[in-house]
Amino acid sequence: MLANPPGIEDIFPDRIDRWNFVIGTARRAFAAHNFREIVIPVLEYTDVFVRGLGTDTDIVSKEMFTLEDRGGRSLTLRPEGTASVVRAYVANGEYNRLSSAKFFYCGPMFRAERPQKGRLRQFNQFGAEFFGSSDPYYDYESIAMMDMIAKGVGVADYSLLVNSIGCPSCRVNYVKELKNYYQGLTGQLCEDCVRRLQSNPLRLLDCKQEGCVALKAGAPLIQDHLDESCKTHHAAVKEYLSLNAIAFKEDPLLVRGLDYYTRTTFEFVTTRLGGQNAFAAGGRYDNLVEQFGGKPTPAVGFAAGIERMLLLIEGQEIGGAPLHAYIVHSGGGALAQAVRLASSLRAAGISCDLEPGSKGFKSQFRKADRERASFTLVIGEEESSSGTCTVKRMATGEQERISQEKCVEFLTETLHS
RNA sequence: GUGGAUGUAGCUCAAUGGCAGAGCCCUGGACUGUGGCUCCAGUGGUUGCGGGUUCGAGCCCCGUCAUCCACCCCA
Repeated sequence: MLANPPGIEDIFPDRIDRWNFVIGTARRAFAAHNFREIVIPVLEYTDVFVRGLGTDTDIVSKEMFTLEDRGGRSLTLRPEGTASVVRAYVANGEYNRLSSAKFFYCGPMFRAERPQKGRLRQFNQFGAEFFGSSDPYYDYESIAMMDMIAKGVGVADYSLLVNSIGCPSCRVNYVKELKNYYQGLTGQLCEDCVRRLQSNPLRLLDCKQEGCVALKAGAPLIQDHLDESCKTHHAAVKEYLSLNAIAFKEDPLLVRGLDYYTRTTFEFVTTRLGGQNAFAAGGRYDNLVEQFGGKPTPAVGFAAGIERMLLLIEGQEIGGAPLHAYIVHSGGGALAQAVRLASSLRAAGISCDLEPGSKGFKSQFRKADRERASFTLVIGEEESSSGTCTVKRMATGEQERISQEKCVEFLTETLHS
């Protein structure tokens, strides 16, 4: 038997109802905020991610699926969506000349990590990106949209963490302070953090090693090193959240894994995903568009892990697309009539199913029950000779005989009432 | 990438180194044309894969693959 590669999974119908519920909820939230869909490529030149995310990030340094095309150019399966959206936005004059633009996307991402619960090599994300303003309102809007989606699908016990990591100029000062603080303490740091101190000091605050965690308590905080405009911006974002009853926790240690973030960063976290605690995250990235060769354009966005959200709503009852009718027949001429009836029901938008094989009524009814059909239509010998069918409402068990011609009309009315 | 645990029927799991089983599911019957409940019967297995030890391996050993957990990282 052929297997699928590790961390790459099939999604069967029993999960699809839930899946569509999550995406449907997201789409409604996006539409409510006037975000429109963009479909970006799954495969990009490797440089899109190297330049976009930064060479020091784990994603770029060790988690990308990279291959060469026939011309020897390096291609990479997208590990995230933002870099692609930015690249597309910069390339498309139709959109980047607008004063602002709102996009959302949805699809598979690829990272060559060791698979685990809530961590796949091919996983799906939806996300939104806003281009064109540094107004804190838009930071709020991104967060509010994701919050609406989390509440809409019924994720329980999550918290929203918010921080500001400032703009590059305030970060320069802060990083200097941070380095000063840690410089004298290298003996107490883990191996990774000693390296981070040189390559990406902000990540020191993300370390979970016991020794390093203890040192964080005395570390200087970015909040104390924000310049006036970043401070004002951050306060305004929090103000918007509070005014709109979106609960959040300020987390001064929240730094994101990608280099492109400026000012606002946020994460939606839960304790129910084991080692993986975030199911959605995002932030502002005011310099990325310029970095991709576009004109300076502030931007903010987020992405959410669909499989992780699915895990979080596992026990929840989701009403799947119901089967309207199941046709039970006695074979022969009755089957012919059943097929004809099915055809006209389907044409009228009524979903129905039947089995062509000659099975007992009992087993056909069992099937109807298992498929959760709302109605069962019986065409047996009596019905077929009189051109009628018996309509049984499965929930109550009551049934009545009507003519086959009236069937479509009858079901259309009953299903809509 | 590092460390640990686990792989037996479609699912959840049993089985001192000695006949591979149960419950659920599925199929059929009791009920010649009516689902869910009950009872009865039946189908279903290269014990993840490959080697080794042994008279004999699901069980012990080695390898491999996969899954899970933790680390790491992240959605």
